[in-house]
Amino acid sequence: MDAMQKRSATIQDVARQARVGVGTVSRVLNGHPNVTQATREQVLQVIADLGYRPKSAAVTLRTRQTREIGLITDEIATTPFAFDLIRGAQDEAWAHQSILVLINTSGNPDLLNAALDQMYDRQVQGVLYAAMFHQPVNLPDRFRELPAVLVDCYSEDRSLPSVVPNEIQGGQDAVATLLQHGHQRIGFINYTTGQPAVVGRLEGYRRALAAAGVAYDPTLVVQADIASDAVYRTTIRLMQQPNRPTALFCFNDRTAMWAYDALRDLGLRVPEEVAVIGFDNQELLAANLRPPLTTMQLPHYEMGRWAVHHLIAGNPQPSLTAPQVQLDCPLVWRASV
Amino acid sequence: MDAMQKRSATIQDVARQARVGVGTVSRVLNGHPNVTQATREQVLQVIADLGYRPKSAAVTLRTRQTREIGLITDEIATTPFAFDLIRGAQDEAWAHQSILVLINTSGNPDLLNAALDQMYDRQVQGVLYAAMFHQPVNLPDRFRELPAVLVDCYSEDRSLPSVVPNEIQGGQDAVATLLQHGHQRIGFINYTTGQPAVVGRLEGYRRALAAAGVAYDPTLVVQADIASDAVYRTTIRLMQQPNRPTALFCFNDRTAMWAYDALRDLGLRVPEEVAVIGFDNQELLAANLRPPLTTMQLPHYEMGRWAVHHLIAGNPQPSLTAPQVQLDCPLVWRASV
DNA sequence: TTGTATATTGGAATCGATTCCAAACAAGTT
DNA sequence: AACTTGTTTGGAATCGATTCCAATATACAA
Repeated sequence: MDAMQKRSATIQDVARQARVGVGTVSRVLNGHPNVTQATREQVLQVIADLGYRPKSAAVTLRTRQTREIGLITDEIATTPFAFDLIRGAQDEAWAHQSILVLINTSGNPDLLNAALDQMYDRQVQGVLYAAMFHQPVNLPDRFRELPAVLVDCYSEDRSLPSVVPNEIQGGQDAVATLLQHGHQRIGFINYTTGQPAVVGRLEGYRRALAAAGVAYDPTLVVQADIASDAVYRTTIRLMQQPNRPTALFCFNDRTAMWAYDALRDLGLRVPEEVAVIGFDNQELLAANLRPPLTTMQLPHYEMGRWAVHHLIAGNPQPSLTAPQVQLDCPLVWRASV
Repeated sequence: MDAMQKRSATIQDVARQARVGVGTVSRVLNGHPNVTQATREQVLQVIADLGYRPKSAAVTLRTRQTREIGLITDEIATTPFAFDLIRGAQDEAWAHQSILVLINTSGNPDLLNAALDQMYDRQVQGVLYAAMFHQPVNLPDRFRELPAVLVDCYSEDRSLPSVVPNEIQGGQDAVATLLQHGHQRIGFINYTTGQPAVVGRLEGYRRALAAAGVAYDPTLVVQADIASDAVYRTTIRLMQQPNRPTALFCFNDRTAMWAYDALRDLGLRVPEEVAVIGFDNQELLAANLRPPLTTMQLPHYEMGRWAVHHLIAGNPQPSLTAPQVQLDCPLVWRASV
């Protein structure tokens, strides 16, 4: 009507124009019973006419509930999967009419505290804490005062629910795939730290061999710094052994990238002479290598979804039996096996 | 005191315990003048004791202002720079005590509309709209009804403020660098579309040559699909021409990755026999190639910062003279030149 | 001392929703 | 007709902050 509709409509405006009380409008809005079809439609009509939408601040004030979820990330920036995790979380949140609120703490404890303050002030439904790679973390106790789920990390004492990749299954499936393709001597270029991915994937490697009745040969398992000449040199050495492997399981795609280089320099063709399988499925790398790299995918999207789902649907009491979930890493077929 | 402090403290609690009026507490909270040092300290003390923090819902309801900024992304997921942009935006927002609220629309117009609804309901200070690569976009008119800034994209009619990479400068500096290293015949492996990056970088290429007094040779400029055999074959062809270039400027790092392969297969060493420079600075690729790739960095972090800064500090009126900012792409030195 | 100007303070009104209670209404029984 | 019972409805109270106005305290000048 009037071109100058400065302030947006309130529930009062709707009530007045529909000639009903505010209570009735609220009932329509929230789908309560005990409203006759006639008045419901009438109110709905006015709502549409006015383009009325409830302001979330008022709703929150009254109900003490927000439709938002905090996502606190620790330096996740540097890893390219970050966004899959965020996407998974946001898709699931969206499905519950909720929205993500983001804070990156850059590994700074003060920022982490400030982030938690923010989350309290906003009365979020809960928070996710995501690490940049699968690892144990030590978080302030305040995390136990609101619903929280850890993603790609876990608290040492297991008191908080967490969701992480199933490293063992990933390693096992990777190696099983190689075994199925007739490889018996399978090299494993692992990373040097003791992080869960390192020990888990090794365990998977061993289990796959055991399941296939192939003896574990320690000379086929080496460790090297990722994405450095160390991988290159280690690969060369590994491939020049008398019992040279016919396949390589690489700790991750970056490792595989350097292994590729070594193999090329040795004149060994992938996959004809050596099969290679990676881990992480970093599209950018894996899909662009020649030949494209077969690899295990980290379930970042699914972890994000699971975490939000658990936050909203799960019971948020900080019990001692907080679920510690592991999600499988599926195989992504390309051309290196 | 009491172990059962169920409901968190309100401003009323603070006022009561400090034996002052709520108005006084509010004045202390918001740093207003006209409060004696004594009462201020007294109030501050009680606030600290109670661990009181204002609930943002109540503040927003009263002041009609939030401390949050919406970030709407279009399918940005697939690109690894996404997070730099987010980080830049969040760092700047944080500096203004604001927080980012995230929605990814996956390129779905309905979702985009729903996202805007959310932003309205939450009364955000403004929104950023980020595309996954530098491009013109066509956005619904609703974007003009609240403060908005476009990042890595721009509206055709230039009615909304935007910030994008300076493609021309990037191309020019890349080529100038090669020229400075004594290269005269510089091949340019461009992409096939008409997007701003393609035309901008070509323009930069020409300007650099012109500035150095080197004639433009169209046989040195080719186009190919990114990250495919097309780049490989094109590079082979380019390098087998009689006037073979001594340096290559690649449209992006993925292109450079495939060019590397072609050069290797031709037995040409980088950088000794052919210098290579890329674009984008995708750490994951550029830093891990052998030799590590010298490349131009896209200013995602800075674009994120600029956008938030403009939103908060800039004048948000939707004037016809919306600023269209271009940020420089700095050179990142590695070892391929 | 008294009056005026200025600095501090308390507290009611307000923002815009939900929720609860009592009033109004409808339907069914005796 | 009078009385239950159950369904719809209006509107006051509430959530927790800010803001404004009037009241009080203080400082300064005459």
